[in-house]
Amino acid sequence: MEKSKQELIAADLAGKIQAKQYQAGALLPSEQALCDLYGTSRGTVRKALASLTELGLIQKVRGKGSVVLDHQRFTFPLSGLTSFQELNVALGMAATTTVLVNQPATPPATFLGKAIPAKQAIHLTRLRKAGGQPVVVDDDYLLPPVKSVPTAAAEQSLYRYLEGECGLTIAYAEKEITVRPVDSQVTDWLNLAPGDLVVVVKSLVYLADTTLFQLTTSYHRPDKFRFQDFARRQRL
Amino acid sequence: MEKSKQELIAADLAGKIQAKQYQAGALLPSEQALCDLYGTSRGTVRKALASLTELGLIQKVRGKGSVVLDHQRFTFPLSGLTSFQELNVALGMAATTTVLVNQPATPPATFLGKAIPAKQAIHLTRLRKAGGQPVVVDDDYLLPPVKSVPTAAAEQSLYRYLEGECGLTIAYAEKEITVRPVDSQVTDWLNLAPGDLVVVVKSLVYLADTTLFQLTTSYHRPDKFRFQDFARRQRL
DNA sequence: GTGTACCGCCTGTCTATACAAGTTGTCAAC
DNA sequence: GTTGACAACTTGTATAGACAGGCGGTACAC
Repeated sequence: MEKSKQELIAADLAGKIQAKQYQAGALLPSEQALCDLYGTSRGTVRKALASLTELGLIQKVRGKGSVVLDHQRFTFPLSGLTSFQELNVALGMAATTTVLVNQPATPPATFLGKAIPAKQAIHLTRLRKAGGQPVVVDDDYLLPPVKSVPTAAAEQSLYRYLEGECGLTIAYAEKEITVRPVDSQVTDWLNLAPGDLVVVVKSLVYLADTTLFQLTTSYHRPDKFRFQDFARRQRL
Repeated sequence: MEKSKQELIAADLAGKIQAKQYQAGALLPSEQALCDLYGTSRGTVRKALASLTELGLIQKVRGKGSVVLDHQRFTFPLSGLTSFQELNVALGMAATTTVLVNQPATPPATFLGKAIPAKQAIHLTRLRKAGGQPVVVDDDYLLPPVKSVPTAAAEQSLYRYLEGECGLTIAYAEKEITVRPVDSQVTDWLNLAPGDLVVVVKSLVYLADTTLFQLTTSYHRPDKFRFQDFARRQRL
């Protein structure tokens, strides 16, 4: 629970923006005013504002202040590493998860062009439905230190289990989105015909100590797929 | 040209990582060592490292140091707001751009669920080919302060023209990726059949002062589409 | 040999201060 | 009225110092 001041300030401001306490298009209080408000130094306030900037909640304009952006976060933040179940909670969707496979297996030798260590892994396949319709098939390999996953946890929130019970810190991921003809097995699950296209999202997920930890291949029905992103211009 | 020290340090380190001078998996010099090396304070070095962390070039591990990640940036960084032409240069692809439309027009009233001001805009449609094959159709509306775009600039790098000649500072964008049946007009350009699916990327691009400035709809041939992303876990 | 306590090195957080640089409004000069 | 200089705001950059907390090796005690 012990969060840093910068995180507390960032969370508080983010909450107030979400609650429209600070309106889109308006300015946040100045950095000096926030220092007085929270009783901290300017450096700390600035770090909080920097994380809001990165999230796309505000835009800082030199000489003016921090403009609150009108950013709908209530869509599919595939960027940002949010799990399917966390999305359901956030969006209030009526979604269900069925575990199709949950057993030890060896992961593929290569994935997204990287060599994968041939350690024993947990193979997890899950079918996601929304409004009764199949929408996504998730195919995961979980590497050590994960030893096994209770099916109940896989049906609820896998990430909450891993971060909460197992004490893992998930840090970052590389993702790739492509569109391909559907694979025979996935055809049935997603209720598609052979030759139809599916959206394939592959990701490599890493822990805070840079350990590779999860390989995921997600098959989405193209008519149900939607990816939203917020991006800042890179100047390096 | 006057760049800040943090930017210079970040650029220098990024270059050395790209040039394998710092190997993937190895540690960067410690913050203190970098302070000595660049003759700056620790705060400055830390800001440079923070931007590398955000880009996915390094991962900081407390008590150890900054681990260099093995991150291939030489793919389609749709996240990150890089233009088609910048990509060509970076990847050395043999690509051409043909301007199909370049004339004043009024933009659509709504786009990505947002109301668009009914100002006069420049309507730009461009066909992108790679290896002789049509790959992407870009459909842009450029809002004021842009008044007109030389066709030559649209065929080269639109962003270089806007940021260089016009002095605009492009800051951030909201994007959406979906898959839809192809529109009749786009069918011909991309060499597809009616009823085929295309990947549609819509984006709203904003300047540093939060002015909306560009609406883009990109139609990609599904077999040529690939989107790569680096994402960090959000904890707010 | 086997712990265990410690120490040195590393990053994370926070503070305080100074100056540069952009924006906006005011007020005086013309 | 228009212009221009200025002052009072804002954020951006850089500095230096202090302490907390995680990691890893060493050396000591048993």
